[in-house]
Formats: sequence, structure tokens, C-alpha cells
Amino acid sequence: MVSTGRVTLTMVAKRAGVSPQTVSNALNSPDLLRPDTLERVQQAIEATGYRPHRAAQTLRTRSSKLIGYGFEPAPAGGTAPVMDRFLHALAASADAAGHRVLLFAAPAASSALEAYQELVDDYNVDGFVLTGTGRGDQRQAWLERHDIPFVAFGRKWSGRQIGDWVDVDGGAGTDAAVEHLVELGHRRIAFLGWPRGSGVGDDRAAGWREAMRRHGLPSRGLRAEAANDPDAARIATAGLLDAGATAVVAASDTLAIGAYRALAERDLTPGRDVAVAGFDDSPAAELLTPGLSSVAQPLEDVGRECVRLLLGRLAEPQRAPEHVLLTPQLKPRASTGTC
Amino acid sequence: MVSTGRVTLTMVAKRAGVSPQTVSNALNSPDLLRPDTLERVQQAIEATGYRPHRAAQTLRTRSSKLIGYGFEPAPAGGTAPVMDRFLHALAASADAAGHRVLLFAAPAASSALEAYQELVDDYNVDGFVLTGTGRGDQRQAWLERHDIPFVAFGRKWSGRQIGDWVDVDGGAGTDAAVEHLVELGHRRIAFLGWPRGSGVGDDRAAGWREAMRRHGLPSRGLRAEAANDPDAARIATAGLLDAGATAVVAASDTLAIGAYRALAERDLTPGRDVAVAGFDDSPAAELLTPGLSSVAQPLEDVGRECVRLLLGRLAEPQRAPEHVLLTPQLKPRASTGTC
DNA sequence: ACAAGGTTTTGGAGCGTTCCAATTTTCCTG
DNA sequence: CAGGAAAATTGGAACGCTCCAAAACCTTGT
Repeated sequence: MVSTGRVTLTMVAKRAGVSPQTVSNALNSPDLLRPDTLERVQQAIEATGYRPHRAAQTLRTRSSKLIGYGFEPAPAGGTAPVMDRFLHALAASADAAGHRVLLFAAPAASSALEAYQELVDDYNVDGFVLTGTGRGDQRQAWLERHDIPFVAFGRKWSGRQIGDWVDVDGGAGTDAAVEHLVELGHRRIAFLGWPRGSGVGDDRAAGWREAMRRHGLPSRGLRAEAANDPDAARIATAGLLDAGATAVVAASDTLAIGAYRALAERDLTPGRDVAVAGFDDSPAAELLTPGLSSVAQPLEDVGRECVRLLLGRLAEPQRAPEHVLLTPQLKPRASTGTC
Repeated sequence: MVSTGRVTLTMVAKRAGVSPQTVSNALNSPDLLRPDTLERVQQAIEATGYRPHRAAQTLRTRSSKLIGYGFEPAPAGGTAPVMDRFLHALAASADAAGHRVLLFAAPAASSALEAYQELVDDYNVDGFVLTGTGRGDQRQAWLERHDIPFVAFGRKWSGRQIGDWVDVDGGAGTDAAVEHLVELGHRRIAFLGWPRGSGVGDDRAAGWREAMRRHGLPSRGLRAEAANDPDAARIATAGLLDAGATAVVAASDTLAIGAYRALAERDLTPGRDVAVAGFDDSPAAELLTPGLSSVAQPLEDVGRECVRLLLGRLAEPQRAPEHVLLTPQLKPRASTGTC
């Protein structure tokens, strides 16, 4: 209908025969209006196709309905291949909640924190979603000190807990993998993990150990460590095979690939001779031959929860920190197939 | 120094002993000021740590310095695993140019185009970067009709050319792969591609054919087609091996993995018995055993060019469409290693 | 010294919204 | 049916910036 230029609050007001403020209220506090007035205003909004102008709102309210996400350069081996799914989920959830995601190229982790402050000052970004919060990451402390709301995807593994987080229960993931392998009849189930000291890695190791204990299975001598690199993992796996492992639970798909290589060296086939399970369900997992059973993180849920927690904090800045721990799920494929 | 509240233009002006407008000019058209005035204003800006408030600028100028990027759910097999690198490059280039990237969850491709209009109306997004512009994608036409600036990563393969684009010369990529294989002594070099009809796929096929022709090598019978799925590719590859191929150039890493499987079925080893090259240099490529030679797209450059073209168009909306074609580079690994 | 012409600086309005305080209307209760 | 409190609505200012047009300031040339 309306063809030219922007429709403003005032135009809607004129059309509905009320003041601009009333239209604003119709949008922001509808319960202030008398039902019939509300109805009339809503019709005018509908008819004109009015949409509020975010910049004007931001200027007045100091809230942009923007969520900042610092995008880090993807380190080759890590969980990077899977982060695009998270990011999509984040964007979708934010959109659904009437917010949007502002992407920025995060400067080298935890340095140059001013970038966060600038986003708040310049754009009135409401809060941030952090990922890759490893040990020694100072972002949480810094943001808290500056009263900037945030949620982290990933727990804080050391030091004082700060702020809200959403995380995936890695232990539950490896536990499920062990459970699956036990059902298939395995007893000597090894764990191929990263060097101790990384919170995420230790968590995944703990899940394995606990599941082994629960089933009364020995874990001694069945744990090997390697950097997140197939070749290091290949070498480490050899030791596990020597120790008589019939199954290997790896802390990442990259490590699992190393296990594949170790098996190949001895003319063994994953899934037939020795079972292998990975972690992350990266795109590579289903492309491997045989397909790699892998623990998939519920990234859509993580994205949704991140948004939920962040918006919650925005609404109530002083409430106690909230934590959400989600359970991942094993995707069985041929690598643990026939036993 | 300054501790409380926001620093505004007016404060800076007061401090420098000039009018607010002059400070604005110092920022936006410095050449209007007398050098000594400029100096004085800049010092005041420095001293106060002033940063312009984007919402206020946006409200006045109708430009948000925001670039919209519609993030699509990643279809498993495609180039998705590599798009995070592009996105990071995009964000980095945008940031460097004083812009930012606004992420939104794009509704199913080329439907619900109103989402783009809304972003323009609500947020004053300056323009968009499109990806995954396949055949029949109506976004370009729609955006042009609505006078919304955009750049596409990806050419238009059919119909009238619309707007600016940046793309990677797929033909040059497969050509380079053939070149590499010829140097290694191969003569029966096959192409494993997607079914005809996709612009990208046909382009990659053309590069192979052209390189073969240039070297006087026969290509007849050496081309197979399969959907972008390892198993379909495995089957298709069998035919190529029967035709005596000693090397396979694949249109994607996913297809190349299918070739690996076909070789494994015959107890052949990629790189030793038959050479295999992929396309995209996805994370999986270097994890495969043996490592997969693959054509890597210069995604950082693509991101940078996208921003450059888009900003160019914003500055000069009526100029003729500009196109940038970048050359990818083969990353040789063991799969084409020994011959 | 003064007008003409250019360069540099300024005041005021306005972008579209929401805040705040004040005003009007409505609904009770006595 | 007056009086008062609660509910609903309104007018004006303000958020921080840039546009526009007008004013002040320099140079020159005569």
C-alpha cells in the first residue's frame, strides 16, 4: 500500500488517531493500553507495514539487540570443522529471539580485549558469546570486571567460576562410547586422549575411566596420550594395541584417524578387528572408510541455550550464574560395527 | 582519564574550543579544516578517547556500516567444511575496512527474500554478501530490483549477469591438477565430476578437458559422473579404472574419497598405484591416508575481494558490475606423490 | 582601505524512538 | 452524583550525530 519512504511511529499514530507514544506502548508494553485502543493501533501497524527503526531505538535505549561473536581463525585440527554448525544454530536462535549476531574477527585470543569494549561502546552490543575458552583465557574475568554480559560455550576448568556457560558433557560422551563397546562384547577398551591438563580432554578421559570402573573392567595400561595430530596418535595407538586393546575410544576424530593408521600398519580393519570411536562427529567421520563412530555434540541445543542464558542475564543482570550441561550422543557407524 | 559516562562529540568540541560540527568534520572530511584546527581537534579526541556512536550515525546517515551475511544450514557433503575460513576472512576484511558483519540465519535459499529487506529497513544494513548462489537462485535479481547492494561469492552460471561477484577459477584448479599429474608422467588422467548442469562442476570439468587437450592427451572415456557422495563416486571410479586411468582428478574432496574406496577395493594405493587429486582442500584432505592432494581456494582473498567490491559499489552505486576471478592452488600431498 | 571571492567555522534543525512527568479519562465508592 | 484514585493517554525533551544554510574569517586585487 504505502509506497514511498519510511513508515514512522508518528505516521502510524496519526492513522490510528493516537499519539506516537501510544504506538510505542502498543509495541513495548501492550498491557498499558485499553484493548480496543491496542486493537486499533495494531491494525494501523499492520496496514502500514510499520517496522521500528533499530538505530533510533538503540540511540534511545542503548540496547542494540545485537549479540557479539568473536570469530577466531580456525586452528586446523581442533573442533573447528564443526563450529559452523554451532554458529548457524546461534544465529538461528538469536534471530528467533528478535536479536541478531554481530560477527567480528576476534584478535588473537584473550589479547586486545578492548575490541569487546569497542563493540559495546560503538554498537551498543548487548552481550557476547564466547567459544574456545581454554585455560588461562582472561576474557571472562575481563568482561565481568567491565560489566559486559556474556555466555561461554565451554566451562571454566580452572580458577574461580565466572559467569554463565553452556557446555557439553564430554565424560557422558566417552561413557556412552564405552557403554556401546561393552554391549558389543569388548572388555579391553582403551582411551586415546590428549596430554593431561586440558579441561576438555581430562573430562573425556574421566568419562571413559568411570564407565570402565562401573563395568569392573581394568583401565590400567589402556590409556595413551598424543597431541591432536593423526601421526602422534598413530604412534600412541600402537602401544595400546600391544597392551591388548580390542577397542579404542579417542578424544577426537583427529586422534581416531591416527588409530585407523595404526591399525592399517598391522593390517587390521577398524570395526572388524578393533573397534574405534571418535569424538565430535566432524564431517570427516562419515567419510572415513569404514565410517567412524563418533560422539556428536548437540550443537543446535548449545546455540539455543547460549542465547537463552544470555538473554536471561540481560533481563536480570544480577542473578546468580547459570550453567547448562548438555549430553552428547554417540553416532554408531561401521568402525564399531561388527565385533 | 575520563571515567564516567559516554564521551560525545559535543564534549570533544568543548574541549577543543570548536563547534560540534567541526569535530564531525575533523572525522569525516578532515580536509575542510585548517591544519592547526584539525590538530587541536584530534588531540581532544585522543585525550578524551572519543568514539562515535554508531546508532546516532546510522540514524542520521541511514548507513550502519553493517554487511549482512545470510548463513545457510550446511549441507553435509558440499563446500561447507571450508566456509568457516571464508567467513572468518570476510569478518576480518570487513573489520579492517571499518565495517562489521551481521550474521543472520538465512531462510531456505532464495525463498523468504523479505528477510533481506527487513535487514535493510530495520538495521540499515548497507549491503549483503551472498554465497551458494546456484542455478535458479533468485536473490541477485531480487536484490537488484530492490536496489540493495550485494556481492556474490560465486558467478551466475545461467541467465543474465547480475551484479558484482567474486569467484574462484575452478577450471584453473583442475588444469593445475592435470599439469601436476602430467609432470609426474601420467597420461591417462581421468576426471571424476558431478552430473552435468551445475555451473561449478562443469567449470571444473572444462579445466581438465582443456589441459588434456593442450597436452594432446585423450580424454574420451575418462570422464565419470557421480553425485557428491563417496559411495556413488566409488562406483563411478571403478569404470575409470577399467578404462585404464592412472590418475583421477575429482571435482571435490568428497568424490576423491570415493576414488580412494574404489582403489581400496582393488588393493590399490592412492599415490602409489593410482594418483588422486581432490578439490577444496577440506580439513579431511590432510587427514586421509595417504594425504589427499587437493586444490585449495584462496578463501582469504575471496573474503577480501568481496568486501572491496561491496564497498566499491556502496561508494558508487551506478558503476558497471565488477567481477573478480581468483586462481586456486594445488596443494600436493602423498595421493599424487610417487608415481 | 574596501569590495569580491574563497575558505573555514558555526547554529539550528531533524533523523525515529522512548523516557518522564503531566494530563485526561475511566471507574469506583460513599 | 460528587470526589478521588487508578488507568489510559499525551506532549515535550532527549539520545548523539550530520545535514544544510548562513556567518565569520581570511586572502587577494584594485
